[in-house]
Amino acid sequence: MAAGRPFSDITTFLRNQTALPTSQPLDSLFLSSSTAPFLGSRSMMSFEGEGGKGCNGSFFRAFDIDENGDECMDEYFHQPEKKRRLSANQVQFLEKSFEEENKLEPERKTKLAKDLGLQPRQVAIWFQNRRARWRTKQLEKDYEILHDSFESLKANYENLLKEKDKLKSEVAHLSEKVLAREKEEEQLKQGERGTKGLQEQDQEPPQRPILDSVSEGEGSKVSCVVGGCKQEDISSARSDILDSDSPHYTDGVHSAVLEHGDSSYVFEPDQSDMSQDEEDNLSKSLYPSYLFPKLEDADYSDPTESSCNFGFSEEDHALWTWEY
DNA sequence: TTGTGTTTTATTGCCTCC
DNA sequence: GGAGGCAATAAAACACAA
Repeated sequence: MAAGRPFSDITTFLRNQTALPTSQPLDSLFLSSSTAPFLGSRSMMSFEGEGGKGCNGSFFRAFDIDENGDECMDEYFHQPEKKRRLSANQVQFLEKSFEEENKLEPERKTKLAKDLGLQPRQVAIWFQNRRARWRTKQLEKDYEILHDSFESLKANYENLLKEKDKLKSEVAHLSEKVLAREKEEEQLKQGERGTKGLQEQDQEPPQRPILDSVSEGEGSKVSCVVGGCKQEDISSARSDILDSDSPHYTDGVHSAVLEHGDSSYVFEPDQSDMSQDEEDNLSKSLYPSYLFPKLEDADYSDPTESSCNFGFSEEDHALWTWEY
């Protein structure tokens, strides 16, 4: 290390001057210097390098202890080597200086040492240790900030989870309602058909498609785009529906009237020419997207929901996609 | 008084920069 | 290669409870 080693030439000089044995620490010479402004009762543990230029004020003032007589000298010489803490004033002064700038340029170091009656190396060490303490504190602060941020994000996340669950149950509730309504309508229509069937048993069965009756019921002609094909375009084939081999629409019950804003959508698809995919697309095109979330939007955290059915059973989902 | 934990001062070895 | 910074560490000083 470049920093001076303890007990350089000046110490040898002192030992010679004071007849101090080599085993006796030199700092004992500098205890209780009443004349040093910041020296207090405990400064300077050792003399070190700085090229033997450690002749600051305190050095010579401390050396004045010789004036106190042999008694005192004896006391000093027989004190064991001890670390000396800086006085409160010295620490205060250094703290102030540290606040201004936590790096220590050589000039400032020399000046501080001179002002405080310390070795420049002591000042340097004090700054080094002070920087280490500052870094530790800084780490603690950073940790606090990160921890608070984490807690906040966690709370936010938990709120979102709650909201998600709430919305989920809402969707389930609404879908149940829709299904119940569907069943109700189905039963109603079946009842009507039963009555009509009895009445018209002797008469020629009507070839009138259900779609017409529904449309008339709405009191207007419905122009509806289904799968890119206008309702009028497919109406020519609708008379076949009742005779179709399709197991889904033979009774006409599943013709649906869907309210969507101001528009009434009447849909009675002829799916006989459609592939399964097309059927799926058709089904989905008639429903709000939230009922058919994209696969990548699905939450797979719950394995029971891996089919992305938003709480509907597989059967329910199949029913929906096929019935409409 | 003593044991123990914390703080402060100082050392050591390594690294980077000029 | 010297100067200075830093992390790790030692050890003295200090605080405090039992």
